[in-house]
Amino acid sequence: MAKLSEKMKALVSENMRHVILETSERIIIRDGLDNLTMKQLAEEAEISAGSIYNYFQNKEEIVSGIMDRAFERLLDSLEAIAGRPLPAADKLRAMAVFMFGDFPQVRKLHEALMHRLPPPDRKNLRNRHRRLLDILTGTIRQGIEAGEFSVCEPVLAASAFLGIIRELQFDPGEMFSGLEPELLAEKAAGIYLSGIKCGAEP
Amino acid sequence: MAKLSEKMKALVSENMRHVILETSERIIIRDGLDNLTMKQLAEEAEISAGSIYNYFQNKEEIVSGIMDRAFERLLDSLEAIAGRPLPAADKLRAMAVFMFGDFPQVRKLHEALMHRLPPPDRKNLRNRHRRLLDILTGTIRQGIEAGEFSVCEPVLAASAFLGIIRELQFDPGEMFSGLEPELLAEKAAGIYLSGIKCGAEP
Amino acid sequence: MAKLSEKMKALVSENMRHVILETSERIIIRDGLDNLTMKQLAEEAEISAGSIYNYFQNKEEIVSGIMDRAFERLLDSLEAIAGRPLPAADKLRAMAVFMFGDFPQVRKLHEALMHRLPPPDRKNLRNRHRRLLDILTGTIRQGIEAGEFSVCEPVLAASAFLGIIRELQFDPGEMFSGLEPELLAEKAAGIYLSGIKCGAEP
Amino acid sequence: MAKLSEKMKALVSENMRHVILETSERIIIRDGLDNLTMKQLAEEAEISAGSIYNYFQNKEEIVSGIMDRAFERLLDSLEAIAGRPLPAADKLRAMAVFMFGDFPQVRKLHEALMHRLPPPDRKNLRNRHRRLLDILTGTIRQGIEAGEFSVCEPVLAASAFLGIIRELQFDPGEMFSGLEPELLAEKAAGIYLSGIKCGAEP
DNA sequence: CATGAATGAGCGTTCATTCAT
DNA sequence: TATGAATGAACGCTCATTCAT
Repeated sequence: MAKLSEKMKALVSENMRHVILETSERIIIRDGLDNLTMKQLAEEAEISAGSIYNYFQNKEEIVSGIMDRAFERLLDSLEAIAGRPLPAADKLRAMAVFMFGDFPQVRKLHEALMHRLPPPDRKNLRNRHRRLLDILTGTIRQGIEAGEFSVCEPVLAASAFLGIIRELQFDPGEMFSGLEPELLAEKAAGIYLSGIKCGAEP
Repeated sequence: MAKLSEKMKALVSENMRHVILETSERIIIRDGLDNLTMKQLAEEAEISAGSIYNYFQNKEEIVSGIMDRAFERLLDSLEAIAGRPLPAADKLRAMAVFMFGDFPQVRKLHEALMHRLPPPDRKNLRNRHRRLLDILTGTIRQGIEAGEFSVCEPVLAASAFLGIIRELQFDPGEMFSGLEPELLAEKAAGIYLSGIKCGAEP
Repeated sequence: MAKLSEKMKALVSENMRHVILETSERIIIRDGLDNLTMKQLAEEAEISAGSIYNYFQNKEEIVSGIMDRAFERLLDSLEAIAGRPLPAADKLRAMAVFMFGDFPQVRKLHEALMHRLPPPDRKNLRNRHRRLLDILTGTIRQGIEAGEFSVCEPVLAASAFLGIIRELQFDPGEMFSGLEPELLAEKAAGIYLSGIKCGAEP
Repeated sequence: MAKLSEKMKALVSENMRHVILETSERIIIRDGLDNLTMKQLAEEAEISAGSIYNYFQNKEEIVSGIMDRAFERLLDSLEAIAGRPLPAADKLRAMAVFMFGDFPQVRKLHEALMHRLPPPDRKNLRNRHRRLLDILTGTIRQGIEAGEFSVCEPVLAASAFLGIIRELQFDPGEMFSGLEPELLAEKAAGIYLSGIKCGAEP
């Protein structure tokens, strides 16, 4: 009986954390990190300001929590793609499609958070980013070993891939907002894989 | 006489704006945007806090001003490169080298500011970004017309180029901090131009 | 049957009050009054925060309760000494020794609480203090009647005695922290009894 | 001109510090340290809460400032008395009279603050207390050398003197509130100097 | 124009107390 | 009774902006 009650409480508690994180994420995406205040958060989450501190030590922990969730989702999905029995180029295409299509708000999150983390989070960011690069690097290495890709520096190539995706997602010039995500991803992958030079790698 | 005096005043005023912007930029690069306070700015610019408001409406206008200047410098330099009598690929390489080497602190500025602009600045950002893309797009078009580049979509290609540069500059995984800027630029341009696929563009 | 059950309940209840007071006292002595929070208290007393309110109206009542207990202990001990068949001077010496030696943490308690009582407690403090003075005054009167002490104003003399003890216990200059409590008590009593003037009471 | 203006500003600024300290002191004496809030202080000093921080780094600095002022006043006055060409016993009597008569609110201040200082202030307190003891100890030594006082331990004797004064000032039993300060001081000095024992120091 | 003290809304956070379970 | 999450007023403090001088 006690067990059941404890489980209930744990469930409720986990749900509260979830609600708080969801609400915070929504506010950040809508108004930017600077406009995420504990008061605003409490209001939108329909709890009191003090209650938040039953579930998170402080504001920073909430922001970190959001980053964690978003990254985990991203890494999980990419890892799943990396595990498929496909040629490396197809994996990269799939990853591009995924990043474009499934993460419209993660993009906004990254926009808002990526460049403004307090020092303790920076280290986390670096490590998570390395895990992301690892997945891409692995796929690129697979392509090289299979003779599919030219012998390049995989880490740098992985970063370049990421950069292309990010830039087209962020799209500060608002040039591509009309395009289908899938199409955009295809084109990005095309440029990345073939380069733009005529008769490259003859 | 009055005219001359007015010109003097305008000159002095412009100089004050310059000093304020320079100082703000230094603070942002050194301490981050969150640590740019009007008091700190006044102190380092050796004027009073109140005086700043004679030259700028508010803090936001200062931050916008910094973005403006940084962008203008960037665009001027890239336009100069674009105007040289060189093959398009060499121009892109030169642009990459320039962005990596000459703008280490502009990178910090972008990091700090790019993703945190209040709505009115967003529009400015879009327009400026489009001008940046225009320069790159023009160079890429030149390459296509010269038969140097394959027939691709130039705007998308320009964005991809930018994305690669930005990602390697930001380098959140801290993978490339040991490399020479020129070398990194060369490698980035190489990947961009040739792609990574074996036997691309057969 | 019901009576017995009620007694049980009263016993349990009294025990709970005891535990709460003990725990509060430990926290105050260890961390100071400002660090006695209901949460901390609940945790260390191994009950829930809400339960405390079944035994005490509010935090203030707890603090008062601690004062009460500490005072009662002090008064009981002093009364026991006062009841011994000894010369008055020896009683005072014994009281000094007792206060120095046996109540090191009561001293901390007094430090933390004595001067910070809310108005309702002030009255309690006054009455308790008078009881304390009564014991001392009685002993001093005994000394006077026995021809042991000079004819002085006993209440004032009792207060002076208390003041000497308190000052040496509190020792804000940290001048006596190395001395044995017994020795310090002896010296304090010596000064108190004989004064410092040469050839006093000619 | 500039000099004059600067002096004016320094004067105004010093006056503001004074007003803030006075007001804080009044609140502490009236309501206790716990009820000294920045808001309350601002209200009673008739300035805004933010303005306070133009004159003090933080609340702690204000409390320290109050302690400093009170102690300096006390030490200055006692030093002046110690410098008079009087027998030691008369100096001590004068000091007692001074402490009783001239510092009714310093007493309340000490009550409120003495036992609750944050660690950085504790050290200050210790040092100031030692200076206080130094003055008393010097006077007692003078008495010993002059053959006026018996050969006792001067530091301990000084502490005892202080303790008697403090206890009678604090007067938690409210036994002496009707007495004239001068009379009380006289009696306290009498007990201190002669002790209470019959035929002491024959 | 220059100054810098004054302002006061707003911040993140704490904690005694309440109350549905 | 026991629980512990929920509450919300209050805290110390910051800082963009204003304005009398």
